[in-house]
Amino acid sequence: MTGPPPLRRDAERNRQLLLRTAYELMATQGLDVSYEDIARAAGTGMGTVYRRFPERQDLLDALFSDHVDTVVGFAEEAAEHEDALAGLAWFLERQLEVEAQSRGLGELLRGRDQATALVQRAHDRMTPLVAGLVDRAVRAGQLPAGATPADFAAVHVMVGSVMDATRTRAPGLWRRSLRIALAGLRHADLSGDAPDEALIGHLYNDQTR
Amino acid sequence: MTGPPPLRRDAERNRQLLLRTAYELMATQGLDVSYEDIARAAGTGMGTVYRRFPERQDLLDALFSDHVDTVVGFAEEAAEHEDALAGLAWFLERQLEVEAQSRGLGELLRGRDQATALVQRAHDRMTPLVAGLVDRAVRAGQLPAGATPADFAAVHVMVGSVMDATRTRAPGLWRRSLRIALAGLRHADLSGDAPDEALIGHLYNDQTR
DNA sequence: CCAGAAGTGGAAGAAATCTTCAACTTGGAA
DNA sequence: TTCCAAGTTGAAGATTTCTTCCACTTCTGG
Repeated sequence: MTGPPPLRRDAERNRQLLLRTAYELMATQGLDVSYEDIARAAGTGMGTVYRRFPERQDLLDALFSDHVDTVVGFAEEAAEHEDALAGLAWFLERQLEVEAQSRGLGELLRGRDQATALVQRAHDRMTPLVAGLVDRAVRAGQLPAGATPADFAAVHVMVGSVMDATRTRAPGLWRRSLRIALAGLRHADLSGDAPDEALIGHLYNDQTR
Repeated sequence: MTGPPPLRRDAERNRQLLLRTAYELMATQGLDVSYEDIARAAGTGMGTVYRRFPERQDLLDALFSDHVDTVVGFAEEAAEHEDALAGLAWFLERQLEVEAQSRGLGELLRGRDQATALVQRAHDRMTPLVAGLVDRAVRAGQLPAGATPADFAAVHVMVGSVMDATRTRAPGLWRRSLRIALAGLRHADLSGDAPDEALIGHLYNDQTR
């Protein structure tokens, strides 16, 4: 039951260096940075990256678990909010602000290819919280009848796509799209063709590939 | 001034076969189908694909120019519409319906990597038409003051992103997102931080890569 | 029917990235 | 200080996709 032995001092230093380097590269270039690029930028050999992070998921989890926890914390805080709709809006804005800091993180949270166990667990924790908020907001008449958690997820995906498209040229423009999408959620007719519950997962993670 | 000589009969037949094959592959898999896959599916050699379409853009233009013309036609028809907002909504729905038929076409029209001269020209023709409709709708009080053509483009990108995420699992769900996004465009506060005019191009085509 | 221009096939080289590994270096316990 | 387990390096093989090229085949005009 004893965990793995601690790393040697130099190895731990290298590990931190690699994490910092990879984080910076992925903040601008997204998740698909090659191991060779990371190694070169950190001044180490490729073998070092592979030794420490044999699978790319190991690297992603180590890089982003703090941020993912932060986002889950936002969801928990939002769920406590008196005003359900305000809670939803607050949560979405916080989440998107975090994603705005790092293209890689956005790809991780909204991407359809790279879902790690970490992200899966985060979604599992957040989904019921969001569902509770949406239900409350509908019952309070703040959202139209028929609004579902999948609609909230869709709004997240929608604003995220604008963020991705405008990240370099107009870094703050996503807030305008957020206003559009949230206003739409409040005012759209959502009574018909309610999406399947399970769709939330698919919105974030295309299991067909 | 005489055009290129016509293809030999067998070559023309192969060309058509390649186009049909490539279209079908790209409808489900997107634009990044390898030339080898196309050749194999068509039963020809790779050399034949390269001889006919030396650049990938040659292939894309031959494949999609009809569809792109169709979409431009929709924009022209929408511009004639009495009710400006209804024209915008009608145009967007038509355009998305075409994109729903083919993942490849969606990537071409909304993608940020693959902009060909063809798509560029299409956007150049549609942008003033959309701008006219948006202006009219704002003046008529159908859209909030401050709404811009870039907001309309953002709505397009937003709904398209949901389409991409749900194409296989819930092929019709994008219509629900369209309702959300259009309702948002009507009801959001768009008075502040108007996006740059030139942003429309950037929304569709990230020139930084 | 024939000659030669047009077209075809697919092997092979190029380029990019992933992954492994054997020789070498280093930290730290004794 | 010594020693060796832990750590590092970067070259090299594997993979994948792109692209070229030339020996071979097929059309078509005369």
